[in-house]
Amino acid sequence: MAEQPLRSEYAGTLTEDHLGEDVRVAGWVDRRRDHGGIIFLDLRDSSGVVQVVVDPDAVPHAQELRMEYCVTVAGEVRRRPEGTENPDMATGMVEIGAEELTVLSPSDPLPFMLTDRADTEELIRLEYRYLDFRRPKMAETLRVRSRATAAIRSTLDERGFLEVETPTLIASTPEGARDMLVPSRLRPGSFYALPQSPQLFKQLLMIGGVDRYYQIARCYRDEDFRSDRQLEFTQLDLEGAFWSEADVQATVEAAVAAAVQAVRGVTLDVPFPRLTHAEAMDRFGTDKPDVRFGMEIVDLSKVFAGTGFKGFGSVLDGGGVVRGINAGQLGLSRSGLDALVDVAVDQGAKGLVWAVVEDDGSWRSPVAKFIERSETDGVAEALEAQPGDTLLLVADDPAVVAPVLGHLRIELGRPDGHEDLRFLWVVDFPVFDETDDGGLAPSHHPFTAPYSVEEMRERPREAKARAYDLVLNGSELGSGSVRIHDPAVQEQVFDVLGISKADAESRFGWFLRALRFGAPPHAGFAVGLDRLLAILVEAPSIRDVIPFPKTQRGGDPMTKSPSPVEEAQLRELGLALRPEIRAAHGDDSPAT
RNA sequence: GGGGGCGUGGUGAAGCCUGGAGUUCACGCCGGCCUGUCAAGCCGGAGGUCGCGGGUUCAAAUCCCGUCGUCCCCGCCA
Repeated sequence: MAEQPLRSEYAGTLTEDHLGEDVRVAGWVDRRRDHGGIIFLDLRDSSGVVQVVVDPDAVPHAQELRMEYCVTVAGEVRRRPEGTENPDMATGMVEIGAEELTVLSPSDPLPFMLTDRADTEELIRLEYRYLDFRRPKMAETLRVRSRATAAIRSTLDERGFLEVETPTLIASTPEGARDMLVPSRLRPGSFYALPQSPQLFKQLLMIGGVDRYYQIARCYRDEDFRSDRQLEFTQLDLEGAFWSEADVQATVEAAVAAAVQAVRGVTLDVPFPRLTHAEAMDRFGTDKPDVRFGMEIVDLSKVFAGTGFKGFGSVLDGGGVVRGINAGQLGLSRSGLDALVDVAVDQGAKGLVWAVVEDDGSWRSPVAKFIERSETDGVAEALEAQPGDTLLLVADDPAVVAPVLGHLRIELGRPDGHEDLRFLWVVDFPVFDETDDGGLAPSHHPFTAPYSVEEMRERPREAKARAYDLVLNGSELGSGSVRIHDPAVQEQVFDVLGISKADAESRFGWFLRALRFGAPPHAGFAVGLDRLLAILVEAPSIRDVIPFPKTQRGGDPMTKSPSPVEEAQLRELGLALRPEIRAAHGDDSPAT
């Protein structure tokens, strides 16, 4: 007998157009409804679900079927009897009358239910991720991710970009995030690092004459996890030579808009709005503002100039500021309002003044009797307060006030979900941030071009960089900059950072040398693809859009990675475990 | 490094605060009945070291301490 194809049609595509056709459909038993004299199967494949009707007396094996058995079914596509159509199903007008049924592969009872209704613990879903993929929602997420990357690729291909792969075993340059290290067998005692980004390699491509590059690149950062951070993650990385900010931003806008179109079917307005870093900090108290709602931060220092209220007066005399937000109709109890004070203190403020505006304009507030009516009226006007609104005021150094109010603003005002998409560019980041010990660290990375070298040298704390972030609904989606292509400028940056010539040479010498061979001006960007997708599908964590993510401690519950290796493997690498580590392994890892 | 939540048959929850027999609900699983269901229905059944260890107590899923796992947040993430 000639080998029969296992499938002639996809389950989810069968409609009344197929009436009367003999088809063969292969997939999994999504549901079985056994009525004794008649059995209904919902047969699922990658395209969807179709109902199969089986007469158990006429078709062998029908009663053996259980959920998630892998089967192939042959039969005729027929119209469902009048009154039994299912309008909720794409294939609900038809059914397959089974004539032959083959179990290709039976299934053990499932470790968890595959319906989207059940809210199974993530750990179990990760341990059986392949079953998780059979759930409609996860299957759709995989398709969404593929559609998004395909749209990005075709957009960039059309614009003449070259997709170039850069190495994932590179030299470690201790700077920024902790590197993931890989020991070398051929050079015992030496290590590769996995890239935190393709940054320097893409700049080398610019120098190499590849004037438009992109890559959907895996990146690694060995830092603690969050719902939006994994140890390995994916970036859309791109760079262009003879480019400035505008070229980068237009290209990123096109790529992101294509992804959004592919995933959501909506067309974004471009260009995205731009906000300077200073303005973002002033108005929203963060460099990644969520502009889907108001509640902006307002400076109230003028209202309290010369105030008799000691708390504010001493702050203002000390060069501080008073700022506030109008949190609107919160309707919080006294204890709820006091809890906000704890939040503010937790964020570094010395305190928080809350006030609820009464119908007559007076304040219900712990400080009401210390503040004059002219001051409360002034605040009400500045914050456009209505009766019933809750006003939150913080007085301190500007560098403290903004983040505290920004945090409260997010906590109190942030919308649920991501139905609206509000992209924006935050531009003109500072070149340097101050470190805890009063030193300077690059705000983006040390290859970012300052607007003015003179300014950077003379006033490094105020100098602005040609660096920009892309922000979506309060999440940082990525960052980029115009790069330094002049080795003299690069030297000056290292100098301000306190990196000696010798030090720079030993760490980045290979790259600095490349800058001396006619390096073109260039600029680029990297978009966090996982974060973008998580927002587009409104997933609470990027784990939901990463096919095989890790848990918070970096483990994979399915493969049990990371795992100890054999002594022989270590010896080959010239490595030995420290005694206390070896002892710990002996205790909790069973003999292999 | 720090703070917090969670851990109960295969799955999801309730029980914990206020200690008293492994109790309950839904799904799944096994068996039976059933010819138009689509979360099929009805009847019956199996299945748990309440994460692990210690303590308090006549008595611990429940209270306390520790530990492991997991999640969220702060730090960290150029």
